[in-house]
Amino acid sequence: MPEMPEIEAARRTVEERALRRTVETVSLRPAGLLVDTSEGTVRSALKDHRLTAARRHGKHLFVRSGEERGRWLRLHFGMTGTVRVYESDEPEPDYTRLRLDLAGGRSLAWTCSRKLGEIGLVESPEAFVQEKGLGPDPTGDGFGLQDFREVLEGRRGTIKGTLMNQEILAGVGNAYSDEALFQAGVHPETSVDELDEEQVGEVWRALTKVLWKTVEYRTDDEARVPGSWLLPHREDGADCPRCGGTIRKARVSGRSSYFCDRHQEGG
DNA sequence: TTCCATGTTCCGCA
DNA sequence: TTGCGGAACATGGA
Repeated sequence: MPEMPEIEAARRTVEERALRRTVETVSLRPAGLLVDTSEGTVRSALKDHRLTAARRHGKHLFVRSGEERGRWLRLHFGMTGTVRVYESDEPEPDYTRLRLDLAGGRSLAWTCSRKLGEIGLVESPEAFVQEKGLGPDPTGDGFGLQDFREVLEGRRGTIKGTLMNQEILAGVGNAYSDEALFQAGVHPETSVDELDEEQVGEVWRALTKVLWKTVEYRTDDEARVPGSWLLPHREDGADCPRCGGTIRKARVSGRSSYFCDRHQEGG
């Protein structure tokens, strides 16, 4: 379920359990997942180096190997990516594409069952973000309501599609854009230029709340969100846990979207 | 068997 | 220029 909260959880796992350890073995089964690099390059960039930093921008996780430039491992989770850190005597997780055995008897595995993820090696997270044209991360330092307003300025597409567009905002995907709009009471098909000031504020507050709360609620890899959220009720015809309306499913900006037919106005 | 999937990209069209 | 729909990618699960 990889959107910002899942990638952030993975980043924290790496930070807390794998950093400052030296990579002893690199096991790579990339099969088409490598982007702009080769198996040998990734292997030599990681082997015998210490993992020294874990960063995130949007849905991309960056892990620095050693202190040199050009040594950031980049992982994109696609639809099914996960990170697991486990004791090396435990079995390797299914669908592991990259496994780092660390000094001290711990292993870090990146898994990806449906191979839509990416493994890369980049100069720096900043350089990658710029080159790729990714938008700002709404949970990044210093990004606030005013920045959010500016990012939406002049846009005419649906609010849902806009929130999910990684070149506009990085990190929001299908599930959490639905959740934020549900909590803000805004219909996903509402055109951005039809949102008034108040609604933009509502969307912003709901979005940041949803993203950070989900990170907070997460224990291991199991998201536990309140029953008052949309997430546990994403089913056509379900009762809205907020107002007694009905949850509807529709295609918005190319994705299955769920929303309440009563309290989400507009569209 | 068929459909669907929390992601991204590319193409054609408005 | 912006944005949308649809197809494609790979593969597991309902």
